[in-house]
Amino acid sequence: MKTISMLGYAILGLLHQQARSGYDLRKIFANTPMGTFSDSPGAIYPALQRLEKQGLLRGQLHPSSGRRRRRVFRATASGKRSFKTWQTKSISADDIIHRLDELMLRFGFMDETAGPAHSVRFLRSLTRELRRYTPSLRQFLKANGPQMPLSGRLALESGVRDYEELLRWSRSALAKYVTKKKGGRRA
Amino acid sequence: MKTISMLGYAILGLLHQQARSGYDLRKIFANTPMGTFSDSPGAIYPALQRLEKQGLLRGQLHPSSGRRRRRVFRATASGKRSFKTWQTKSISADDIIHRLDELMLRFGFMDETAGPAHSVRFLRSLTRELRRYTPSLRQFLKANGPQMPLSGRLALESGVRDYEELLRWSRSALAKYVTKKKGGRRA
DNA sequence: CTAGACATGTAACGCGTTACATGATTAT
DNA sequence: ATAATCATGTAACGCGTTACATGTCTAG
Repeated sequence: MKTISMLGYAILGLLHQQARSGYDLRKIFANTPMGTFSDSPGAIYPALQRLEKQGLLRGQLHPSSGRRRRRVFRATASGKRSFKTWQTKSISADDIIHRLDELMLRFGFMDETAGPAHSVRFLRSLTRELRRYTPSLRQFLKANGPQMPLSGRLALESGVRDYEELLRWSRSALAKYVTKKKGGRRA
Repeated sequence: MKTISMLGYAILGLLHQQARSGYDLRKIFANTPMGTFSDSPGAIYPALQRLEKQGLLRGQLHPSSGRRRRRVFRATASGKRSFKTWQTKSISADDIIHRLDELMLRFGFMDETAGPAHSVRFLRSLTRELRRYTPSLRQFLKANGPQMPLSGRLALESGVRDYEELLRWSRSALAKYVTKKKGGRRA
């Protein structure tokens, strides 16, 4: 199993939901909050080729309507497996510091591709790691802030707040799964 | 004037403060909240070479103590100019969506390298752009959330909260500059 | 004397960016 | 007609990742 880029996983996740063309993917990356990923043809078409070469997805020409050739891709069983493996692997301290985006991508598709039980496990683990890390950041700010220029201190404060807000989010998200499970209510 | 990577600007900002070696920079990226940047020698030494070739910084061998050779770099006048130009350019809608990290890096050094007046201008501009963008994201969530699976909706909610929290931060940061200016107090 | 911090570098590789190229279909 | 949208691709380039290479100085 080779390495897969973030863009590759984003594509795999979207194709897990339903079959789409390269152009469909580009539109999603261009027009929705998934827009952190590149919508450029120079990124997505080569990514599709790589994934296809690895057997993680398959594309077939869609001759529907008088349109120009249009290749529609869908994830293979192997692709779905790779995706789930990546998605459900344990959360490291380093993920919290350097790969928050990746964690969110993993979580975003989790109900659909791994099931709510995994989502709950993920959120519990995320909460635990954030409770460990966030105070150390706040601590760094308290220790070093006073000697820093205002803009530097504020920039750091922004980073700390991000993590604190994420922790609040993580707890509230977990609560939604739990109440749903216990009470059997819909959101 | 060639393009400079984010790592390049981070280095330029740090060398603006004081002269440092490649190893000093690596330690900063490894041990502080500036750790979003790579501390790997394969990233930082080539970056230093590029910046030096562009005349943005100069390194000199520091023979102090019996130590091994140690090259200490400082930003040139040209390097400081490039940095300030990048730092003080206007904030685009695209910056808000795709380059928040870059905006924070620009702001973090601003008091030192451009002056508090620029910091205030920056925060006003940032607040304005965030007030424009954030509601549209919240709107997207309201419109599309109901049809999304819970984990997807929550992941999106996390993104929206990030922006809302950033907006609150931006306003409170601005307030700190303004009260400081009016009251004439030191931090 | 040897492990670990100090200190600087190089080379292969992967992938995203930018720019270019091509062509069909639909709306004005 | 012609601009816009649909639709897919390629090639050069830059830079970060990973891994390797080398050597010094200090502490146990």
